[in-house]
Amino acid sequence: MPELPEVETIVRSLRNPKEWSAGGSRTLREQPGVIGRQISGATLLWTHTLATPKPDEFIKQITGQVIQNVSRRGKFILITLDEWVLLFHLRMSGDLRVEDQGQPIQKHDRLIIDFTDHLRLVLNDARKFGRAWLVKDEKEVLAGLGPEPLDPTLTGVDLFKSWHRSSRAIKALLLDQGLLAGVGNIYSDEALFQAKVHPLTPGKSLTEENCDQLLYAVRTVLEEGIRKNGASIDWVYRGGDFQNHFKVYQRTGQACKICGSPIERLVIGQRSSHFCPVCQKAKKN
DNA sequence: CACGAGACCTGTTCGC
DNA sequence: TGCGAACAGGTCTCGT
Repeated sequence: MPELPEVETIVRSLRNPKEWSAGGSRTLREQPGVIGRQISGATLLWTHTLATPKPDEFIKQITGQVIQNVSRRGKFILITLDEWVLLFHLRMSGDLRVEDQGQPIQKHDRLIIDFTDHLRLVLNDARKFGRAWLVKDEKEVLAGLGPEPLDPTLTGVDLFKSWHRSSRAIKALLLDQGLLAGVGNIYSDEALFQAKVHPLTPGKSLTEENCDQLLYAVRTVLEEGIRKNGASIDWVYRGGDFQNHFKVYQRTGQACKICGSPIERLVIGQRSSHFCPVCQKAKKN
């Protein structure tokens, strides 16, 4: 599921006001925030969900901790505790919700973190790819991540430098979290369309101007995604609206919104890639 | 070292 | 209607 805008939306919802009630002011995802709450215990329902440490250590270390902050790095969610950092990666189908402890456990719930009040934080993840880490220093998990696309100090020249020696398709380079953190399959397709770059274009044939335009396009689509609370496709992620504004993603065979040509689909780096064959001209090397 | 295929999982949709 | 194949927001690991 989640790429940067969906993760950002979840992070913002976890920072909602601590006190929240149905019918109150409209908040993201209509659930209370978690900052300031104290953890009373945890239940691991699928062992593999916890990357580190071992379950008994995890429960011992997390119990009694108070949540100080919630933030995002790439597609990771960081929950800063008094002495530890709890990180989540939702991968394809993960989601986090905050609810009353009286609610029934749902199918695919994998990890439950109870608070000392009546609430709990639940990781639900149908495909079991999602992971949680409890570490002293987030660098243990985040080392190797590329820059944040929305960091204003990042420039097109920086991207040019990290791409221009590669023969890999730009589509695959955009998905490489070690080069740029947070872009996934939806937003890479949408950004390539906006920048009018063919997804198969090798990194080494992109000019600095191309990279400037691509960075601008990536930022534009990510920001629009955030404004629309992310994209909700199928049954996985709730509450987003960006799926109603896709220009190419999952529009195979439909008319390009610019030129009317049918959108095409290719598999690049084992991911489907949607593009307009006319607006995004294949670039010769 | 760089790159691509396979693995990890379950659920939904599509084609015959 | 049934059944298998294809596909799904991601990232590791392994082989070439």
